[in-house]
Amino acid sequence: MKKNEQVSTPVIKRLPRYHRYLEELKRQGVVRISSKELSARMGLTASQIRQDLNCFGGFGQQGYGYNIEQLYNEIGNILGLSSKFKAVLIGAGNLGHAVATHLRFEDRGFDLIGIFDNNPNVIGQQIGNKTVLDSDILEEFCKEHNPSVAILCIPSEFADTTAKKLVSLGIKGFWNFTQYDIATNYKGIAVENVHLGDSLMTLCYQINNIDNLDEESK
Amino acid sequence: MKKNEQVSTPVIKRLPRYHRYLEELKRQGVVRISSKELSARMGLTASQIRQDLNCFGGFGQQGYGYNIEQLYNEIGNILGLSSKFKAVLIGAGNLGHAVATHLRFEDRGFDLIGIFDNNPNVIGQQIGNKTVLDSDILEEFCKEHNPSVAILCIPSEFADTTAKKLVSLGIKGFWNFTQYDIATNYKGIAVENVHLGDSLMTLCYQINNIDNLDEESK
DNA sequence: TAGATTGTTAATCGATTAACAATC
DNA sequence: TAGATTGTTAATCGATTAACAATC
Repeated sequence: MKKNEQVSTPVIKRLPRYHRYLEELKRQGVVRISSKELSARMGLTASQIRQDLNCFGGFGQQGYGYNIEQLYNEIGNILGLSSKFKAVLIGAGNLGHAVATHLRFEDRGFDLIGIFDNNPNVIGQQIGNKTVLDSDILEEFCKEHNPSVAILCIPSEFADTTAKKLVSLGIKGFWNFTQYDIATNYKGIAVENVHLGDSLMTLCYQINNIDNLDEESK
Repeated sequence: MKKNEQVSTPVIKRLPRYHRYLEELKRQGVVRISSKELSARMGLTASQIRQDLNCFGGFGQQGYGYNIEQLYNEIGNILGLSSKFKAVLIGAGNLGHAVATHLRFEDRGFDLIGIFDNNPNVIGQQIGNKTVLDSDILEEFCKEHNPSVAILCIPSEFADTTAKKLVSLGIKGFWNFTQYDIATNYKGIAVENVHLGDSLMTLCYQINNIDNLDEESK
């Protein structure tokens, strides 16, 4: 299915966005779309869409365009959304709680199997259909259930040691909400750093320089 | 202070990261750092750091490097972190609640002045030192207090109409946590789309293609 | 002064856009 | 068949890296 194993990061980052737009079109009952029309909706060039998709295969048809349902499924396959990667959430404070309840993990390739915290006031609390477990049993839990992903919603100062420990327990990917940068060039470890604080500062810059916004934005 | 008004997005996006690393170095009591050493810590090239900083001015000194405290302050100024942009949070569910309590708005140029929801069970609830207000009075509230930023933690289907309404009420920037893309080329409106779901899907792709990760990552 | 490291210009690399022949 | 639109190659644009003279 994959033409070329070495697809660039900018392309990968656009895939979820394509997926969202196609989902919406599908919901509206639209059957086909051309790269031109999709590009107009998404604010991209038609050329870019075709280039992006052709990293993975030729999903369109000359003179017709793309079948929306098919393309939606193809992109889902490329992203691997039907995976069932076992995930543990570390840190069930406000943010961890929101992450656990807000995201539809099952639709995005994950299965949240455990939530951990070290705060006695939080341990035992119910989040969705899960009970918050004591971080002390995390190691044991990992050895038993072998999760492949950890979601870090802990204070930044614990991120480094926690991540190292989790790697030693077989964790292969991190969804990192702490301030700390988990090294993204780790040997064979996948990392998504969220960095909400950075996003907020970027917004601050933009508002301060709002006069230049029009020219800057594509 | 600004040399060139047209600084590219990739540069801007790196500024908060520089700021974080410098904050940490400052905390550790380090006084000076060369672009070479900082680049090693951050996983960048020294060249890139110097290029980035020189978009805004020459903050270093030949033969010495950069004074950490000074550079930290300069970057804070460039980002405009001492701004006090008034912000309103729309949607006080799990995610909105976490966003309101988790981020240090004051350190990042913002002042959260109001939290709104339309759910009777949530209205009146206390979040930090604020009481959740009824969305019905949002318009009135905006006319009185003139917030410049809105944080959207509402269901995606309301994002479009809510954003349009807020623009008409004078909102100049959005921190958008919904699935909906707020058009980032709006006339003079600053937008940061967070899209946690996209990030999760990207992680899914990475884990599925973990064998190619080493070569791909810089 | 000599050594270090910047600021800045030039070279390279990669990503986006344009063009067009292939084909449904 | 004619028209539309893809897949793909070539051209352009922009961002990153390298190099080095300026200078602390």
